[in-house]
Amino acid sequence: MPLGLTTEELDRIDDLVTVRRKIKRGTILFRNGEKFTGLYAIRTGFFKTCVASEDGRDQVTGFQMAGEIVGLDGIVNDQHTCDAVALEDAEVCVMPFDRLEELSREVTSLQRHVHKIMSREIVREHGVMLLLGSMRAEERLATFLLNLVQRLHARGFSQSELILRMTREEIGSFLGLKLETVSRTFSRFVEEGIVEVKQRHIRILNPDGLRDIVNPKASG
Amino acid sequence: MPLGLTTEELDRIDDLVTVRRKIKRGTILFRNGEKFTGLYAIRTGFFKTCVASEDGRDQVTGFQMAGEIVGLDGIVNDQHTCDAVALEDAEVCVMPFDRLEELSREVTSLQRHVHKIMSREIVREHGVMLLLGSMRAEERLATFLLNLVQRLHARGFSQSELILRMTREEIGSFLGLKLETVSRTFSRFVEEGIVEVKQRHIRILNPDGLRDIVNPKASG
DNA sequence: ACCCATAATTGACCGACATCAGGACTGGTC
DNA sequence: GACCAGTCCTGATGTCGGTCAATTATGGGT
Repeated sequence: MPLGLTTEELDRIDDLVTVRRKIKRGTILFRNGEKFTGLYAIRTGFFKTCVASEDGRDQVTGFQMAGEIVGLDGIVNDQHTCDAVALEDAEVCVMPFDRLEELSREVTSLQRHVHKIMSREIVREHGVMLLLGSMRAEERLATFLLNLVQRLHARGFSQSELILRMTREEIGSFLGLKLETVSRTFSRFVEEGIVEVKQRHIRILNPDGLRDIVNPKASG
Repeated sequence: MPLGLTTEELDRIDDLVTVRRKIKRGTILFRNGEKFTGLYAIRTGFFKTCVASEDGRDQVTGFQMAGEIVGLDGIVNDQHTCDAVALEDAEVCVMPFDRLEELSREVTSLQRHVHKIMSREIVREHGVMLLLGSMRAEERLATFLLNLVQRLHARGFSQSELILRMTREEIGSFLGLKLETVSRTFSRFVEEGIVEVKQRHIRILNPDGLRDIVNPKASG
């Protein structure tokens, strides 16, 4: 957390996150209907969050990695409205929400930080709505890859290589596509020499190619 | 705001919203790129919010009515990332955000309230993602109508009759459909006797019909 | 090394929605 | 009343992605 804090404030924030939890791959951090107790800061690992409609269809609402926060959905009704599932072994910091509120009443910069985290999530979801509402399959997948690799790069990983932690079906659910379409679109990218795909191992050969797909230009 | 507050606290909250702004139909409350200064509580009127991609496509991210809050998108980067446009003459309360933060440091229930508002928006957007990612045209429009009439009913309006404040194109943008599809889907609902449509005047004849469309049942 | 369940790819066909186009209705203005 | 722009409706045709189905990896477990 890049905040200007006194050491005393830092101590108190350390105090906030006493509990850590390890989550095995494939298991659940929290699920729809479960009582909300706090937010989770991901230390390591990779998650998906998904909502379900009454009749069983479900929709991946996001993929989260180290440094990101999950659980914000639970605040409004004191219970979670989506599932958070670890896609690889993970560790999270548990932040009891009442303590977080208490502390953020006293530490202005923490308060601001919490607000920004929530606002960022709202803005991120706006972007997803734009994607789901107006993009074609190629644009969706290109946007997805660019976003993923950018976030990984910000964490010190390669900007051209990544390993997908989710299945084609999960990618498809997130992007509003069927898994076959995801697979086919990957293949098309490969044909065009834009990426290299070996199962979940992706190498981006031509990032500008992806950017052109996302942002169609008049250039021939 | 249904909070348990002392009169002193109430006075201070009154104090927060000194400025009101009137917004003419078709004009903008805030726009993408504009500096963020505060949130807006809608007193009267009806808004849409929309984001735009680089190449001009845009996506309506929501429709807001009296009692709802717009502007949350601006917190994270101190500038708005979407446009808020009045679809009918409107009046909003301006709530300077630093004052709101200040006050919510002192009034616990206000702090909690602000958090819930943001969380509610996140959950709402999850629902929209589910809609955009997994529903067919009929389901989307039925969901939209039910949601709209439910919110209007909560404000004392009819639960069977409503006037759309937005065009078919705006509905389509929100639902990820073209205006022609929206129009055709309305016509299909009319044929099936589920609703009555006279331009923007909608009467819901068979709400269960809509619910069945949203939530397909095995019943014949 | 072998199995087996899971995941991924690919092809053939189909359908829902988009696109393109024409026409009708509405409300405001002169 | 006539005009006009904006909005809405509807038909014909096209296409992108979905569906169904068969085949091929892959990797964890023993």
